[in-house]
Amino acid sequence: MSRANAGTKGVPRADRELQILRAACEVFGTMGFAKASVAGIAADAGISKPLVYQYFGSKEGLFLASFNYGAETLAAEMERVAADDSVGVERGLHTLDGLFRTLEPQPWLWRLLFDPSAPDDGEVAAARAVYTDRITRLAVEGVGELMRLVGDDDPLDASALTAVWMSAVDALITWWLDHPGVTPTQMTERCHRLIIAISGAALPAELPAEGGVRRQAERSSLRA
Amino acid sequence: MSRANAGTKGVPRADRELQILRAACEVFGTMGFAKASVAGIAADAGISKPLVYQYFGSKEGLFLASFNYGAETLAAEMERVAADDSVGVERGLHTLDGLFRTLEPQPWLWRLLFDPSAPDDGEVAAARAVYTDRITRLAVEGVGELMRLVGDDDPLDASALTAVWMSAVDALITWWLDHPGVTPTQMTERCHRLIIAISGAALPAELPAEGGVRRQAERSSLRA
DNA sequence: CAGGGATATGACCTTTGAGTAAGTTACCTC
DNA sequence: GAGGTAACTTACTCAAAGGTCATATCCCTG
Repeated sequence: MSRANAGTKGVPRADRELQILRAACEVFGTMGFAKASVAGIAADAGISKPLVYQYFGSKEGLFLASFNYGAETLAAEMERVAADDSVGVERGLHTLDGLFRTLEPQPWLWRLLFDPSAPDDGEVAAARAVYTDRITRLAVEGVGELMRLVGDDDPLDASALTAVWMSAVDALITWWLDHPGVTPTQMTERCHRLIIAISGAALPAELPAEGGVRRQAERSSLRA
Repeated sequence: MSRANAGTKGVPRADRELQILRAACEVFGTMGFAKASVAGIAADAGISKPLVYQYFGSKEGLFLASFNYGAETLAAEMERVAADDSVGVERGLHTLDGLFRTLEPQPWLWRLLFDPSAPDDGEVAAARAVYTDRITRLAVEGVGELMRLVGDDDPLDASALTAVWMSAVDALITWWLDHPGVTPTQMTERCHRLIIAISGAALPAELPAEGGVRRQAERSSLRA
């Protein structure tokens, strides 16, 4: 009588796993690994905590499964776009377009990929390394093409621009998440306009000197 | 005899506060609010945990003080640059230059500003709102000038580009943190080249159609 | 229809880290 | 030099969340 609701409900393991995984993706992607609680995910999935542990072993194991699902979905989409023959900025826009469309039904997958609160060791770190490599490779390739186009062959420049590009993608997706109702098509068009705006803004060939005299950062009030 | 090392060491409160604050800024900025432990910060500062609580009240209070210090330092620098008369891309580069120089001695201050694991309510949230407003205002202003320069007057475009710009700043600083030995001056020059590269890459006036047929995201393996 | 295995749970154990109580030492003032 | 106050510590409490245990129900097979 103490374990009142115990006993099987006849749902096969594969179904439950999917059910748990869906809830986990949303919670981990929305709140991040650290703030998410296994009990909360179990509640969202409509089952109890021990079942999660029985099927996924640990919080880390559950996150790993969620991460793998999300990362695979997104990496596959990016590779699909990369296989096309567009180059430079156009390739970048196609990638964004593909991501917007892939993320539309489950936008939180994106956050899963770059969760700073996820454990940085063990299997999770290994999986992240695999997918980061896979995605960074694509970005490096695209940026490399662009740099070749304009005659800049400094490898550190390419590395930095890759970082900027990936971060810009992140920012655009985040902005999109914050503006519900904007369709993927509208977002892609917006990105197109933004690129044109940046390209169009004139820039002096030589940068005027700056940063000579420097104040010491003022000793601001320490307390609130 | 039980409290062997107790008793004052004659260090005045203001000195200790500064000492604790320095350690806190580095730890919070490096590991983030959630992963940081008060005991760890106390150890780094060379004192014991209760003294931290006596002077700062709570972990949140300590973070708030750290945040205010870092945010004030950086906001002041950005406002200083904004007061100059450069516009568009040039203004952006000057802002980056100022940030690189300000962050050189204490790079972790940057991470403090955008810590996703920081509490999102209470005084910390209020302080973040204040500084986010202050900094975003500058970015919006700069982006607005640029958009006017190129004739794009869609306010949502400006909003999105602001997000991209702030994220690009973040990416460049992060990249810089990952490449020790690169001087602020070298970084500013690199940013200059990157802008030129992006501007220089040709772009078709009309975007080729993309995103028609869509595969369903494949049902990838659920487990690791 | 006996029993083994898969599905399921309430109650528990354990660890971690925020926060506190209470005592100790030094200095400063009268 | 008595006593008040500021500086400082050890040793604790407590809550939250990860993880486990013992048990309950169902279904399938011989």
